[in-house]
Amino acid sequence: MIRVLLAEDQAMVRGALAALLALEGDIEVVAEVARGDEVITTALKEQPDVVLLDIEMPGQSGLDVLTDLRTKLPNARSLILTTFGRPGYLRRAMENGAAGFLLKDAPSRDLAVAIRRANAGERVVDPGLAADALSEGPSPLTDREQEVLSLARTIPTIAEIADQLYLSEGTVRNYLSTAIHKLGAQNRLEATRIAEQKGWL
Amino acid sequence: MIRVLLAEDQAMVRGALAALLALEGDIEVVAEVARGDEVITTALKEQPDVVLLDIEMPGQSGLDVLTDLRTKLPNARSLILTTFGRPGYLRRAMENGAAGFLLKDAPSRDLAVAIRRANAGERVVDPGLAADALSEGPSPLTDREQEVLSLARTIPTIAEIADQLYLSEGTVRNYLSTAIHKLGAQNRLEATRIAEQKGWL
DNA sequence: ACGCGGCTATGACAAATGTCATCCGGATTG
DNA sequence: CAATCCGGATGACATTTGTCATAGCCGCGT
Repeated sequence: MIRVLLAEDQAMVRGALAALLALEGDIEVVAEVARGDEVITTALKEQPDVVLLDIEMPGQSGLDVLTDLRTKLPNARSLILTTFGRPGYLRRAMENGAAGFLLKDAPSRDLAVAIRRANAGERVVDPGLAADALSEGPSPLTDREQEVLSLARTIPTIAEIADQLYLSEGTVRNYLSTAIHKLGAQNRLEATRIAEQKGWL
Repeated sequence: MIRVLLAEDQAMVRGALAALLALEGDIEVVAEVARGDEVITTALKEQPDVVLLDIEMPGQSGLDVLTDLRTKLPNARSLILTTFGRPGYLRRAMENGAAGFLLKDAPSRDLAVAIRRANAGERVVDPGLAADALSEGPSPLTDREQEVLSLARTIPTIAEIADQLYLSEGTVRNYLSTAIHKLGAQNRLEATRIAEQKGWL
């Protein structure tokens, strides 16, 4: 039996995935968690063979969980299961030691297949996605640019962003300006959209 | 047997939900579709008792499907199943004749319960959500304001929005200005966020 | 030691955005 | 019929945003 830990925040989806995996004779869901920051403790207790991770979760992102998982449970294989096939997500997942990267758009029968392959030590990645991720290259933004742009998604004015980061308004404007330029956008709205869509935020 | 039509765009989730419902002895998933605009034709063919509808789908929104469903399959009950508990969504769902409104955050065993109750002619709504929807009131935006604001989510500049709607730039600026004012926002970025979060777009 | 890139800041300027007053025409409603 | 509201438009104005040049400081690599 392949022991699986299921980390997904939406209860309905989590339960449905568990039902799906229960149909497989060789797979057993040994635990379910709804938050990223509950994965490690539960995994230490249950010692799963494969950890199935959503990316967007409260507490901690699935991508961040990966790094902890690698050091604290080096024997477990991790499989990312996400809505968004953003190149940056895939890149970070692979850099952080994921065994595979699966889209929620993929046929549901692929899930069990991916789990078996991950468990067998193979890597499971959609070839088209991988090509995208490689052709995109890594994020061109510096840490500060990324940070400012990320805040710009939710904070409406430059003044407030500057306030929150303890920077001058002019500095924030400069970072946004360079980010806009690097991303080929016309303004910060478009810049945030582009960066978000590529998984750079 | 309660005959269910499943409309959900993410294949993995769709398959998982089908597996979940297959566990119930009295429920049968007679068809699955991935797009909003495929619901009606499939429903006419399969004559389901209950239609389970995601909101965000390609082709047509689940909320829009509701109206067609009511006229073309008046006997079928519709159940909305969505990620977002936005008051505006719930309001529109109910106004368009949905039998129920379910969140993907709800426990997975609620799904079968909701389907049975919808099939029995009951209405299924989370009480907390309903209270929110009622206290919010309907959208304060006029059709045009809503339209302009909606475009402002994806089109970066006022010039392009005006272009697309065959309006003058000044007019678009005015609509955005009134929308910003009505929503208590500081600029259009915040305005789109507020309106989106309430389900008014 | 030198250069480079990143972080921070300032100032000046141009362009875009948001506000306001005002106008017109049509539809609805009291 | 008058009042009101919505869609549409213009012009003027203040504010915000985006661009650019410039500069200091720090750390890193050669």
